[in-house]
Amino acid sequence: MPGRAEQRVTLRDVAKAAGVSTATVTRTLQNSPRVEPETRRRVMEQVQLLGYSPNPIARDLRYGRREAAVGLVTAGFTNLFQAGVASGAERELRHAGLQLIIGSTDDTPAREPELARAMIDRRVSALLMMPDGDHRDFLSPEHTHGTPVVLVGRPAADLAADVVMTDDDHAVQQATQHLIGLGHHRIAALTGRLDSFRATQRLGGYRSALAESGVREEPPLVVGDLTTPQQAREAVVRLLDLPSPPTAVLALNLGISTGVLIERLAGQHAFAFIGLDETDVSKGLGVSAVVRDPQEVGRQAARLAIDRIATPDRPPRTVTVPSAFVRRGTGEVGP
Amino acid sequence: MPGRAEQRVTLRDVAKAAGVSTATVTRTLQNSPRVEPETRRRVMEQVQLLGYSPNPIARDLRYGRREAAVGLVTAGFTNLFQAGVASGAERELRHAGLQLIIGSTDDTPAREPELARAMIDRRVSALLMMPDGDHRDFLSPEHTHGTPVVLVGRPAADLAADVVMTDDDHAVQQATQHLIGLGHHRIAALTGRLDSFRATQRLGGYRSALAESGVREEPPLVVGDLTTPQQAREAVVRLLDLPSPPTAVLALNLGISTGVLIERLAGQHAFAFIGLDETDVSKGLGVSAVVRDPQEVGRQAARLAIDRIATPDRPPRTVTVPSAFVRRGTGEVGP
DNA sequence: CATCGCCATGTAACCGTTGACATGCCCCGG
DNA sequence: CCGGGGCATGTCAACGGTTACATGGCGATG
Repeated sequence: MPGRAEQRVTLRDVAKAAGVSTATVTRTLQNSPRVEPETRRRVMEQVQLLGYSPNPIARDLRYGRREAAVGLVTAGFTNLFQAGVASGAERELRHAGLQLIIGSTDDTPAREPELARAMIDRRVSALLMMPDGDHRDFLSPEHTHGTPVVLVGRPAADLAADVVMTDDDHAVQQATQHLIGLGHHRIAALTGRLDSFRATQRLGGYRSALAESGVREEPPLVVGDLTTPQQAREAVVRLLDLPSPPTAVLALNLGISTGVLIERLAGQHAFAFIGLDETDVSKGLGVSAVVRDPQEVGRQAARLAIDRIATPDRPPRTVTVPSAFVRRGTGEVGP
Repeated sequence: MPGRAEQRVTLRDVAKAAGVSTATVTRTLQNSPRVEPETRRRVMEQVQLLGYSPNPIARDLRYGRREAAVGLVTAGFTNLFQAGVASGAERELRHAGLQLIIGSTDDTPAREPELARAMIDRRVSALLMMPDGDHRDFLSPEHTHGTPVVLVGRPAADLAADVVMTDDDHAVQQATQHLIGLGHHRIAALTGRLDSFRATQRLGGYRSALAESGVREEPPLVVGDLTTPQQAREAVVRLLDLPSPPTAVLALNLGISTGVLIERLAGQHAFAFIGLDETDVSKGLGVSAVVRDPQEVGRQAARLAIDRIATPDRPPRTVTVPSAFVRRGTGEVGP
C-alpha cells in the first residue's frame, strides 16, 4: 500500500522484533561494548529490516537539550544579499550538524517578534536575526530565555548579543575618494529608506570622503527613500537635468544600482557610476561597485552562533566582514 | 545575570510556582471551563512572571505527530529561481502554521539522500525536493516512512509523489515561433548540462517550433553544457563568427541569458535575443524572455504538501505553473 | 562448595506536554 | 444525617529515546 502514512518505526518496534529490551537496542546502536555479538547481530538485522533510525528530536528532549537547529529571521529571501546570507549560514551550520529554519517577515518588520518567538519556543539552538525593524525588546534576555542571538547587519547598543557587520562605510568612502581623485566634485548619492541603519552608514562613508577632501556637500545631490529600480532611474534623470548636474552617481544599494545601470545603458547621458552589491550582469558589464560578501556574512553569523552554543558565557563579539570597492571601469568616465 | 543560558521555564515550573498540578496549568492555558477563576488568575500570573510558553516539539511528541515543519532540499539558494521557490514556499507554509527547514547539497547531487534522510528522521510533516540528481531510490516508501514528498521541477515516473512543474517547453516553443514569425531561420539555442531534464524539456520546445514551421534544425546552432555566463558569451561569439551565423539566439537558462545579454550590450554583433528567467536588469533593459514564477512554484509545492498532510491517501497530483513568453523587444531585431 | 565479581541484559525514570481517569470536596435531596 | 451528583483539581501513562541502576547467570577462586 504505497502512499499510506504508516506509523514510523520506533525503538520499541525494533526491540520487540529482535526480542530484546529497548536499552539493548540503544546500546547496540551506540556501539557499546556491553552487547553480545549474537544479540548485536539480531538487533542490527531488525534495524535494517524495519529501516529504523532514531528520532533526533526525542533524543534532544530526553537530554533537555535545545534542538539541533538554528533559526534565521529576515525580511525576505528573494534579494541576492539575503539569499546569500541564508546560503552561507546553512552551509556552515550543516557542517556543524545543525539545520537551518528560515522565517520571513515579508518586509513587515512588525512580524519580527512573532517569528523570533516561534523559533525560541521550539528551542532552536540559536537565532540569527537580520532585522529591519528598530524595536528589539523582544530579544531581551527575559524573552529569549537563554537562546543565543546573533544580529546580522547592524549592531544593537542595548543588547548584549553577537553581531556580524559589513563595513560599507569604509568601502563607500574609498569609492567616493576614487571619484574625487578622478576630478569629480559633483557626486550624487542615491539611497533607500533614509531612516535605515544602512543608509546612514553608507551616506556616512560618502560624507567622510567629501569632508576629507574639502568637497562641499550639495544637499540636492543626495536623494533618499528610493525603493524601486524605476524610482532610482527617474531620480538619476532628474538629477542629470539639473542646471549643474552631477558628473558621477553613487548608488547605495542593489535596487538603486540596477535602476542607475539601466539608465546608463539605455539613456542618453554619460556619467561616472559606482554601484553597491552586484549581479552577474553588472559584473560582466564592468560596473565598478562596492561589493559585500553575503555568503561570508552568513558563514560568520553561523560561526558566532556555533561558538556561543559551545561557550554560552563568553562576552559578546562583533565580527566585521569587509566590504570592498572593486574598480572595473564605470567610475572612470571623466567629470 | 544576563546572557546566562538559564534553563528554559517548563510547565512544571509554572505549576510549582502557582501551587497547582501541571494538568491545571494546561487546562488554564487551553481555556478549559473546568478551572476556578482564582486558580486561573494565579496560574496566568506565574505564566506572565516566568515568561512561560509551551514547547511545541514536546507537544507534537506527545501526540505522536510529525513536527510542524516542512523540509526543502535543493542544490543551493543563491540562484534567483531557488531563492524564489524557497521564499514562496516559506510564505505559504507560514500561513499554515508550518516552519521551513532548508538544506542545500551545494551542487553535489550525491548529498541529496543524506539531507532528505536527516529531514525524514526528524519527522518533518513533508519534504519538498528540488533535485538535481537522477537517483531517487531514497524517496521510495520504505525510506520515507510515510513522509509526504513533493517533487519540484521535474516528474519521477517511478515515484507516486506530488509534483510541481513549469511548462517551459510550451513557452520556449512560443518564443521560437515568435522568432520564426519575424523571419528568423537560423536560431541558435544555448543550454546548460545536456543530460539534465530541464535542457531536454526546453530544447524540446525549440525543436517542436522548428518542426511545426518546417524549419530544418542545424545541429551546430545547438550548444549545450554551458555552465557559466562567460562560457555562454564565448559560445555566442563563436556562433556569430560562423560562415553562416545565426540571426537570433535563444538562451535557455538564467546564467546563459546573462552571458548573452552581456555580449549583446558590450559586443559588436547585432542579433535577436530571447532569454529565460529574468532579473531586474534584464527586465529594465527590455529583454524578451521566457519567464517562470518561482514564488508561485514554491507556493504550489507548499500547497501540495499541506493538502497531502491533510489527506495522506489522496492520489498524487501534478500541478503545472505556467511559464510565459514575455515579448519586450530584444527578439525584434530582423534576420 | 560457597562466595565473589563480572558481564549481558532488563527495569524504570526522565525530558515537556497532554488528557483519560481518579479523587475529594461541597451541596443538595431524601 | 447520609448518599449521590457535580465540579475543581490531582494522578498517571504516554509520546521516543537514553541511561543509572537492578538482576541474574556464569566462571573462577578460596
